Amino acid sequence: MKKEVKNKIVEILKKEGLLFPDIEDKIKVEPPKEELYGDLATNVAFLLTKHLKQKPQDIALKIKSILEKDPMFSKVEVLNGFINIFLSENYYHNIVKKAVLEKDRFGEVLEKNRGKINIEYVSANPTGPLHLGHGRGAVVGNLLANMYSYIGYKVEKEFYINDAGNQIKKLGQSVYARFRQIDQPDYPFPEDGYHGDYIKEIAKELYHYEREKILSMLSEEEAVDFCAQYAKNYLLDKIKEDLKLINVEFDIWTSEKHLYEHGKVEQALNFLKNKGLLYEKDGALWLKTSLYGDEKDRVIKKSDGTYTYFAADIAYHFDKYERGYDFIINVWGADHHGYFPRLKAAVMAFGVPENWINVVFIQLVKLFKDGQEVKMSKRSGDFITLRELVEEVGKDAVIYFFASKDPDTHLNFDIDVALSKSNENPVYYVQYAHARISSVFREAKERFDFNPEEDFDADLSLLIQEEEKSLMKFLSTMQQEIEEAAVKNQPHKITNLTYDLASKLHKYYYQHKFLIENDEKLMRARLYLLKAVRNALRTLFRLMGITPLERM
RNA sequence: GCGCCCGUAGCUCAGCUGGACAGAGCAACGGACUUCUAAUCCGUAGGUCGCACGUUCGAAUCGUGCCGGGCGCACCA
Repeated sequence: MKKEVKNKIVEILKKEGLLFPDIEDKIKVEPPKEELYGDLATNVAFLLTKHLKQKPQDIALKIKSILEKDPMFSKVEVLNGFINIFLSENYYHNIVKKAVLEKDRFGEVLEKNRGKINIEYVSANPTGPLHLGHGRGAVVGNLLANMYSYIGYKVEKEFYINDAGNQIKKLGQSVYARFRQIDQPDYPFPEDGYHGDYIKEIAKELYHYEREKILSMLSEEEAVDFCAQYAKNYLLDKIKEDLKLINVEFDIWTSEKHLYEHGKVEQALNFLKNKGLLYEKDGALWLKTSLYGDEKDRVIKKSDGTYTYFAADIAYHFDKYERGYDFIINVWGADHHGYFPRLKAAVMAFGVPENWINVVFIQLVKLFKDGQEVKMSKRSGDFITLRELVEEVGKDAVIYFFASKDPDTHLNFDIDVALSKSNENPVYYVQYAHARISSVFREAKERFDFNPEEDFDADLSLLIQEEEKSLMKFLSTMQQEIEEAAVKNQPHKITNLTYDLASKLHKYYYQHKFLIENDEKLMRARLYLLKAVRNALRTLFRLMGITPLERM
């Protein structure tokens, strides 16, 4: 819609000989802040002031006189130099019909042929349950994936399992120690081991099912390794369960260990070696990342002969590179931002353009309780898990809360507010909008023997109230808004949109009646609009993974 | 020291590829249920958009410099 109007304006300028080369990209056609200014507004007149040496107002008036002849517009006004455009009724009616037809996929591009992309998120180490920070990453990543899918990409959702490093070893040692402590309480626990109670539970399970096997093992090393693998699988299952709690599922699980076992690391390094990008120094192997914008070269193989984590990550991204994505997005904790330049450099060494790899950084979640910040530490086992939170406040509230802030800003999570289950939580506000519509539909069926859930026609020209126009206007811009939010990696805009739509619905609801005794035509028209609005809400809910409520 | 993020109403945050009076929720105060669910709606009050220069017809938005908070600067993962 915006594009359509912009093109018309560009055409006019061309015809009038006013299309100066520097302004075409600067022409904005946007819905204005205030609805009374119209459906769309443009700033062209300001851009021309310099070239024409005339006041914006005068230029705007000239363009207005041409624009208002177009049947797509019902009215064109000039105010303070802005050109305000009002779209014709017919345009809006078609949008409402579209929303009714497309159900909970209103505006979605159904042919996913815009490209193939990969979004990797969460990727928590399988050494403990998911905590709040992971929850935020999970919600943001999932929402992004759904948004890109909505606008026509084929999206693969991926979880990278860090199961080859020291943490896994430490995990094994911790579990093994707890295992031994069952018979021998003074068995030493590793100093930097994982202290959470879940370690004891895993040990108990092992004691119950695998006691003989472990005790008969020849070396402690073997036993620790066995415990590590067992614990890893146990915790990965838990992680999957936890993610399911907030409607997050992955298409691909990639194991770091498998990358090594399948020679992926060698393969990737060979590729770089053949390009002449590796060299030896001080007994270690280095990659020339500084050629691609990193501040210095990085070690890939340590002087003791083992690979760095970076090497595995290169192999991992080489694998993604070979899978042929148009671009990839990694959702990372902000504490990793210093790591991005070197990974980007390595990836560019494969030969992809700079914008092939994108990272969305998630700032840390700070937890507050009783007005005090709660320090969370995985090592001490002292933290609130995602599961605990979901059980307390509900899935939808957790999703909505994590999705509602710009990922790249710090998030203060006040447990007391979240646990209060009160209307302080905005998710109730949007849910209520949906439930209200469903409630009206139930009443319509009961009192008027008219079921809006089934297909029906309506005369939309009867929708002339302010609130109705406001809703129709929202519907006409929703798709474009989602498109822009996706492309800019701004998932929190979805919650803003949802809130906005709910607010318009609540105002409408308060101001007007839908079940009208003696005017069936009007009733049908309003119910029809409600149905369109409900579909739009469902579409937004679906992106977030929130379940629409039929009643509250 | 260098790099990234943040600093907007008492609190939590939107707005930031420059544009029409700086917005919302919560908290405060005052109204609206014989009406399809008042988990709602309407109104009042509350702001030198961290500070200072600069660019511009126009700056919360862009640039530079400060101040304050967080994070990161490994042959760790």
